Amino acid sequence: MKPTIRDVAHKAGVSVGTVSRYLNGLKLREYNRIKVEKAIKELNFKENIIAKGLKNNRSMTIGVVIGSLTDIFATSIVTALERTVERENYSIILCDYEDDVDRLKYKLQFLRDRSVDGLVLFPSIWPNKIINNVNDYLHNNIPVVIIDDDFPSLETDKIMVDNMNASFQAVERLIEMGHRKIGIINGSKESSTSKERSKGYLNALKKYGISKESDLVKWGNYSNEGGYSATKEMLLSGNLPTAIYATNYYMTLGAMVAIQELNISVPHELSIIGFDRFPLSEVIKPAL
Amino acid sequence: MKPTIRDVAHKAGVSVGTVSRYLNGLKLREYNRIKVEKAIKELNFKENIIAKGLKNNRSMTIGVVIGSLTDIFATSIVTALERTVERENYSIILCDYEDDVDRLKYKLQFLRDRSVDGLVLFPSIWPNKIINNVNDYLHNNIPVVIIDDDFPSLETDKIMVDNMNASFQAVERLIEMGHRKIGIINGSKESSTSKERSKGYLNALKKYGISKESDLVKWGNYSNEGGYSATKEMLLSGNLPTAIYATNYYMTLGAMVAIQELNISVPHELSIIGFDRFPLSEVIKPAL
DNA sequence: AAATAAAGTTGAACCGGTTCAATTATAGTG
DNA sequence: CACTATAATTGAACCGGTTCAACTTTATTT
Repeated sequence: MKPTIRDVAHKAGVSVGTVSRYLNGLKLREYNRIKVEKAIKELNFKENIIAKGLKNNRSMTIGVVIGSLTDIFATSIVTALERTVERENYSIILCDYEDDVDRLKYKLQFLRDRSVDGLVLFPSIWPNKIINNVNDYLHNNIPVVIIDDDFPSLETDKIMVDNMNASFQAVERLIEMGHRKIGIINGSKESSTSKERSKGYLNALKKYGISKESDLVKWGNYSNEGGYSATKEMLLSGNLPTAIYATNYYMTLGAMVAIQELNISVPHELSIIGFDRFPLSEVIKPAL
Repeated sequence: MKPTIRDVAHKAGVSVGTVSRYLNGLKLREYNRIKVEKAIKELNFKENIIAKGLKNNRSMTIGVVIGSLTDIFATSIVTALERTVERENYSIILCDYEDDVDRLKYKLQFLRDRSVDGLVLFPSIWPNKIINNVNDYLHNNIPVVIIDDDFPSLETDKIMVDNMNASFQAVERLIEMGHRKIGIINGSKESSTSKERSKGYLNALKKYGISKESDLVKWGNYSNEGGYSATKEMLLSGNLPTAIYATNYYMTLGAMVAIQELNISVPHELSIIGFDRFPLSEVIKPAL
C-alpha cells in the first residue's frame, strides 16, 4: 500500500498535523523537519492530491473547452497554458466540443461536476446559448477566462485579440502598397471574431475612399476547404482582385492552394495576406 | 453549500448507505427509490467525484501524453478517444511534452501523482529512456496503451499502425503505375514509425528489382518545413524522381508547396502520394 | 528566576463519499 | 402459520488529507 501521511508521522515520531504543516510549507522545529524529511524520503511518500482536494474542495484541475483539437490557433494557446499551470501543479482537463452547441453545454456541465477550479473557454459561435452555463460557474466563484470571444453580458476575465484593428492594419498595408481591389475571405457569419475582422476590412476601405465590391467579399467558414472554394469563386468571378486578405490560417492555406492551382503568380499578379501566423509562411517564396 | 449524500438521505428519510446504493445502480425498494429520486431532484444533488475517488482510489481520469498538441495525427486520435471515455464518465488530462524527453518523464510522473486510472502514450523517439517510468505504471496495475510506437520490452496494450505494410502498398501502387524513380521523404531517423515506413519503401523497391538511389531518399523530420526543404533538395539535385512518397501529412504539405513553387505539374511531371489523410486532399485537383 | 509572549505540536473531528457486518423487511416453503 | 431463505436497509468506520482548539516548548521581558 502507498504510504500515507500517518505512516510518515509514525516513522518520524511526530503527529500527522506536523507532517501536514511540513507539506504545506509551514515552519517546523529543525530536528522535527529533519526527521520528517527523512521519513518522507525513506517511505517514498507522495501526497494524495485527491484526498487533499476533498477537504479544501479544490481539484487542482482547470477545464479547457475548445471547439476542435485540430484547430492550431487554439491548441497552440493550450500548449502555452499547460506549461503555465503546470508550474502551480495544476493539470488541464481538455474538452473538445466538436463545434456543437449541445456538446459544448454538456462539457461545461461535465467539468462543473468534476469541480474544476477554473475554466478557459475558447470562442464559439453561440455565445448567448451558454450564458446560463457560464453563469453557473461565476455564481459559484469559479473563475472563467474567455479567449477572444464576445460575451458582453458576462463578467468574466477575457483575453481579446484586437481583431478589428489587426484587420484594419493588414488591409491598410495592402492599400499603401497601391492595391485598390482587395478581396476578403471572411470566416463564418455568426462568429464575433469574424465580424470584427470584417469590420476592420471595411473601415480600412472607407478610410481610403474605396467602395466595397460584393464580388470581393466571400465567406470561407474558417476552414481549409472554405478558403479554397471562396478563393476559387472570387478568382473565377471575372472581377479580379489584386490582393486577397484571408482572415485565418486555414483559409490562407486553402487560398494558396487555389491560387497556385489557377497558376496565378504571387506576388506579381496577386498579393496575399493572412491572419494568424502560418507554419509554412517562412518557407514559401516569396514569403507571405 | 452543495448538498451531500447525507442531505439527500435526511430529506428522503433513508440512510446514507441506501442513497449510495441508489447512486451506484443497486436495487432499492420501489418506495425508497421514489423518495430518493425526489430528494435528489429537489436538492439538485450532484455527487462529488473527488470524494468518490478517495475511497475507491479512482480518479476517473485518464492521462494522455502527446508530443505536440499541434500534431494533427495525434490530436485527431485524442478527439475520438475523448468522445469514447466521456461515455464512461472519464475525463482526459492532456499533457503535451513538447518533444522533450525530460518533460515527457516529468509528465509521466505528474500524471502518476494525480493517480490517473490509465495512460495513453503517443510515440516518442526515446522509447528506452522512459521504460522505468512506464513500468512504474504497470507495477501498480495502471493500464497503459501505447499508440503506434515500438516498445518491445514492455507488456502494455498497443495500438499499432501497420506502417511497414502501408508504406509498402503505397510504393507498390506507384510502381504498378509504371514509376521506377520514386523518391521518399522520411520522417526522423530516430523514430520507429519512420524506420518502419522506410523499410516498407525499401521492400517494395526490392520486390520489383529497383535499386535504391540515395539522391531519392531524404529526411524531413515529420514537419512542414522539413518536407519542403527535403523535396526542394531532391528536385534540384539533378536526379529527378517521377514520383514522391511523403511519409506523413505535414511533409506532404511541405512537398506540395515545394512542387508548386518549382512549377512542376502534378501528376503529369510528377506523382505524389502521402501517408496520413490530408484535410486538403479532397480539394486539390488533381486529387492526391 | 518568574512571568509573559510567541512559536510549534498534538490529535480528534471533518471533507463526502463507500463499505460491510448487523439488522430488519419481504418472499417462499411445507 | 411458523420457519427459513433472500433481499434490502442501516450506520459506524474508513479513505488520506486539513484544520484548529488545547497544549507544550522555546524566547523575551522584567
